[in-house]
Parts: sequence; C-alpha cells; structure tokens
Amino acid sequence: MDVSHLLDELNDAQRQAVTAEDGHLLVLAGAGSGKTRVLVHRIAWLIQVHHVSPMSLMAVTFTNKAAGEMRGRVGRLLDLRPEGLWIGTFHGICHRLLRMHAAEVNLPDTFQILDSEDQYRLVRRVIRDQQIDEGEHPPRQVQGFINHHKDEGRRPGQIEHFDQGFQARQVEIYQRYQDYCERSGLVDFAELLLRSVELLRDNPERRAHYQARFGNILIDEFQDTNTLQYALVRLLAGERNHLFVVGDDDQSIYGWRGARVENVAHYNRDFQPELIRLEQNYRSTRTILEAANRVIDHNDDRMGKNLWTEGEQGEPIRRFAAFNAEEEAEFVIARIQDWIAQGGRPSDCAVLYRSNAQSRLFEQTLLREDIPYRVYGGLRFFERAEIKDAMAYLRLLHNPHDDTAFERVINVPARGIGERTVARIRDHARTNGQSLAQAATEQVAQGGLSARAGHAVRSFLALVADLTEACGSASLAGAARAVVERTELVAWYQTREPADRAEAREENLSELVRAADSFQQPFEDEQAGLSPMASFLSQAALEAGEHQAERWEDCVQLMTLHSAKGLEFPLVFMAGMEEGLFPHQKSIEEPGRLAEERRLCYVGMTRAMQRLYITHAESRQTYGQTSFSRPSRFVAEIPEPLIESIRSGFRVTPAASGREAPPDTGGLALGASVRHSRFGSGTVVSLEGQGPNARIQVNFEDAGSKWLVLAYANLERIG
DNA sequence: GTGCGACGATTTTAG
DNA sequence: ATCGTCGCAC
Repeated sequence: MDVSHLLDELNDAQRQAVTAEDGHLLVLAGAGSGKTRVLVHRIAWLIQVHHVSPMSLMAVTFTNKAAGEMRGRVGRLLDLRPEGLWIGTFHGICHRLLRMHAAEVNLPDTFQILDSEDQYRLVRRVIRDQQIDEGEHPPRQVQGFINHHKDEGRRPGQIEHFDQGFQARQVEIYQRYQDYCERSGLVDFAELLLRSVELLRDNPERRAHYQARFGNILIDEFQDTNTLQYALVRLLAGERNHLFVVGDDDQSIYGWRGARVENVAHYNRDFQPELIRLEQNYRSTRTILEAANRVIDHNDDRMGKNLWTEGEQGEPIRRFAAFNAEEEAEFVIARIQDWIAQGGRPSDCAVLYRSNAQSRLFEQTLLREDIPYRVYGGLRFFERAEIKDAMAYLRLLHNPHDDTAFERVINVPARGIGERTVARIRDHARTNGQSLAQAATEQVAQGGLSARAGHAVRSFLALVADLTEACGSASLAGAARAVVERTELVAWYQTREPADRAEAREENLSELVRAADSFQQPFEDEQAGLSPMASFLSQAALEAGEHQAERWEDCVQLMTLHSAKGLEFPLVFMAGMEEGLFPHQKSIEEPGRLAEERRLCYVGMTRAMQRLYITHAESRQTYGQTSFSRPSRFVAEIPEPLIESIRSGFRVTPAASGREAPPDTGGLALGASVRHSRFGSGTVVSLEGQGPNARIQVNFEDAGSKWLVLAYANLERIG
C-alpha cells in the first residue's frame, strides 16, 4: 500500500514522530509546529502501516473542538467513518466508560451529569440543609474544595485534616454532597474521571479488558493533565500499551485549575519515552519567534525548545505606550482600521487581554467605529438560564425524581411557590425517603400545605403531568417544543426583563428546539441502550455548545489570553501589558505563578502570524478607581532590536511610519520646575509629541514620575 | 412570596 | 464600575 501521502508534507521531526516504532513517545510540540497534523498522521500510520485496528486506538484531548477536529481529519485522511474510533475528551471517554459499566460502579443506568452550576446549587443546598454558616463556608469555595480533592483522586475519607473545626466541616460537606449524588444518581465532571479511575484500578477484569483493547493511546496537550487524568493514562497503558504523548511545557497555563505540568516529568520517569522536539514553526515571522523565545527563556526548569522558521524576518513588534486605557483602545482600533483599509479582514485581527473586564473599552470603541466584533467567553448555549430552565423540564420528563431539576423549575416561571413551601416539600421528602416530586404529590394530596401554596404546587405538578402526557410518544424535538410552548418561559422572561434581553432568550429557546430537532444520537449511545433524550441531556452537559456558534461573520476577535491558546491570527494585539495586570498582581509574589504568567505571555505572542502589537497604559480604571502602572516586565524581556516603540504624539500608520516631528516643548524645557494641582511640585524630565498630543514626563517629589498630556496638565512653572 | 436597594467581591476556565 | 447575593419592606 502506498502510504507516501502520509509523510510527504512532513518535516524530519514530524516524520520521525509519525513513523516511530512501537514504544512510548514524548513529542514536545512547540506552538505552531503542526502537532495536530502529527497526531492525525500518526493515527493513520498506525492503521495503514502497523495494521492497528481503529477499534484499538484511543486518542484523548481536552476540548470537544480539538476532538472534533481530530476526528474529522482522521476520517478524511483515511476515508473512513470515524465512528468506531475512541477519539474524545477525557470527560467524554470516561462518560462512555461509565455508561457501559454503570452497574459495576454503582451508578443507575439513568445517571445524570451535573454541570458546574448544578454542582454549585447542590453544594449550597447541602450547606444550607446542614445549617452551616454560608459566610464561613461559601458554596463557591466548598465547591472548589470538593473538585480539588476529586482531581487529586481523594474521597472524603482520604483527606487529611488537622482540626475538628473548619477543615473537618469542609470534609463533612464533601461527604454529604457525595452521599446525595450517590442516592440521586448524579455525577459531576470530576466524578466522571474519578469513577473511571476507580473502575480500572479496583476491577482487575475490566482493567485487563481495556488494557488488552487499547494497544495505542495518544494524548494531546499533555501539560494540561491533572493528577486523575495521568492516573487514568497509566491504568490504560498498563505494561504493554504504547503511549504517544504530545505536549509543550512552555504552554502550561492551567496550573491554577489543577493541571500538573510535572506530569511530563513523571511520564519521563514512568515510561522512559523517546523524546522528539517539534521546533520548526509554520505560523509566525522570525521576529515574533525570536521575541517569544527570549521571553520564555527567563523561565527556569524548562525542557528546552527553540522555535525557528524558514519564513521571513517580518516586521518589528510594535509597542505602544498609552496615556490611559481609552487611548490604548483608540490606538488598537485605529490599527485595525488601517488593516481593514489595506484589504485585511476583521476576522484576521485579535485583541488579547489578561482579564475579561478589559474587553469593555474595546467593545465600546469598535461599536462606535461600526466594526463587527465577537467577544469570546461568557455563557455558552447550554449554560444560559433560559436553556437550563427548559432543560430542567426535559430532565423532569426523562426522570420525574430528578430533584436538581425539580428544585430549579418548581417556581420558574414564578407561580407563588416560595422558599417556605419548598422547604416543607424537602422535609417531607427527607423523612419519607422520597424524591421531591413524590413528596410534593403526597403533600398536595394530604393537604399538608396551605390552600394557596397547595394550589400553586398542584398547578406545577399538573404542568409536568401535562407535559409528560404530551411527550409520551413525541420525539425529542416534540418534547422540547412542548416544553417551550407550555411552560410559558418566554412570557415570564418578557415580564421581568427588558425587551431586547427577553427577545434574545426567546430566540435561544427556539434554537433549543432546532437543536433537539437536528440532534443525532451518537452511535455508541444508542448501542449502550440510551434513549435519545438521555443522550441529549448528557451531551448538553458535556458539550455546553460553542459560545456563539452561528456567528461566523467576519468579526474582530476579542478574547482573554487563555482562550486564545490553540488559535492563530495574522494581526494580534496584546493589550494591558502592565505590571499588576499582566503579570497579574496575584501572580507576582509566587515564583511558580509568575512563571505561568510568562508562559501565558509566550502563548499570546506565538498566536501572531504577521504583525504583533504590544500595548500598555499608564493609567486605567480598575474596580472604579484610577490606578497607575508601569509596563509589564515581559515587555522589557523582548530584545530591543525586535521591538519598535510608538508613543502618543505621533501616530504611526504603515504609510507614514518613522516620521517623527520634534517634540513640542510648550514653553517648558527639560529640568524646569513645575507644580501640578494634584501631584505637587516636580521636575520636567522628558517631553514628546506635538500640539494636542504633546506629553510631558514630570518627576514629582511626592507622587513619583508621571506622564501627563500637556494640554490638560495645567502645569504652573515655579522657581 | 415577591421586588428593590444595600453590600461585597472582583484573574484566568473545559468538561 | 459592575455584577450577584442577601435582607428587609410591601
């Protein structure tokens, strides 16, 4: 068989990885070095050359997007239907395992997945039921505590605690939360992994079965794995299976959410893999790569890697020092306008920032200039309130004893059932070991509620019964349509929210019906005996949906540096490059966290293909207060020859770049003594710019050094 | 039981 | 500044 097409377009290192003999591999894949191509071609190589059955391959990623892309590319390359392939996210694959072996891990066939919000509400419920002070144990924090320990593989009994107060209490909440989940057949995200690990660890037959099945396991973004994920990999690998691990220690930016970059070292220790470095970059100019290399070089304990390119040197990186955040936004949007004016597309431009709050000024300015844009982040489709409401009704139809769903919608839309009534139902359920639905039914029948509350609860139960009947024989889409139509969610949102907001919710609910209508049940779910409804509910939790999937217009892209990982853009702006913001204040004290910030900077820089701007502002509004800051240390880590500074006072447009007028002194000379109404007296140390843009740097005796716009500074000459 | 005003926190986030 | 949660008044 001719397999040259699998190798033709690969460089030496890529080819070496794709064609490696059996054994373990560690592919250190630098940014833009073609790692997805290597993974895809490796899978094809294994199937076509090593004659590995597609059924015995497992490929694991972190995001559905990455899994989908890999699946699609493998399918195209091999011209096969990639259905039998186990390509998926850690969570997706674990979900599949648990569905297949639900009974063995003590889960009902109907187990449900809790997303973060469901989990939060449940944790809060448990805390309240225990009458524990929410101030001392904030649900968010307890949720973090539970997830942290689960990610480390710990059950409540395995957590060391050193007191009988606070820590013991946290463990107790974890225990009770877990008990509740067990009783109700609920599984949170971390639990999907933990149960799977326990299944393989404690059940020798299952372990042997899967170890015999998956002779080749490929893992993407390995630097992002947490303790549990690495444990799973080890269990699946066993003694004989071959691991193909792809990662980049320099792109580890998720330590704060449990990722263990040390897993790369552990993998080296545990499996002694062959090391292959992919260092040739196909994305950025030489200038950008050199700058990024030099920045990341300030980190210690790297595996070491030097990105290079055969491409051209390209333009210098441009740095803009803005007076304030507004001016920074003006500058960025003006450069985007230049780009568009020269025939560039808006969607080629990305504005990257450290924290979401920074997006606002860019949005305002883009809106004003009438440039289309898209902000990443925020709630995804299945996380929106109205969608979660409708989904809760669907969950109740699927399983009337789903208490999480019951609690969410018993009074949504509002029908006069308040906290007192719900508490009464909850009590009744607890004393009789019933679900909330059962308890509510009994309470209504026994007249255990006030006339008014009883009537309201009865109407809720009637609605659910009505829906159940209507949906008994209906399709998934029919059920979704019935829910949207009969619950009157749309009308409810209309009464309590401004028209535009309510309209968006209405559109989303229609979209939900469309989504249900076009839902294709995955083959393996069908095989596992799941109903389409059960599949749909799981999938909604597991794939919350693209942020604004349909909007594929030609838009400027606004996102955090974290969300930018894995993407690339011809024109990139890194905004807010200031000490305290990036690196973030909370990361500055600890060396480990600072190193992670630097990797984030490296990730950001390596997103740029052609042109990279780095901007910072002297002052900006943070939490409603004006704050002043110095440029980020990362800016200074870029070697001078690679970077060109632009200051307010002369606008560089590509056509007119390099023309600088002499600074306008406005009658003030260097060394002059001046007084400012707020900052007091000081000495002029620098001047630049012209006319209304002229700025002056003054070293104030008390307030330190500041840049001021001459026209507004109102300086009084003294001495 | 519902609705509004005070209060406090506020980095990053996929599944 | 802004958002979400909590407490108190209708």
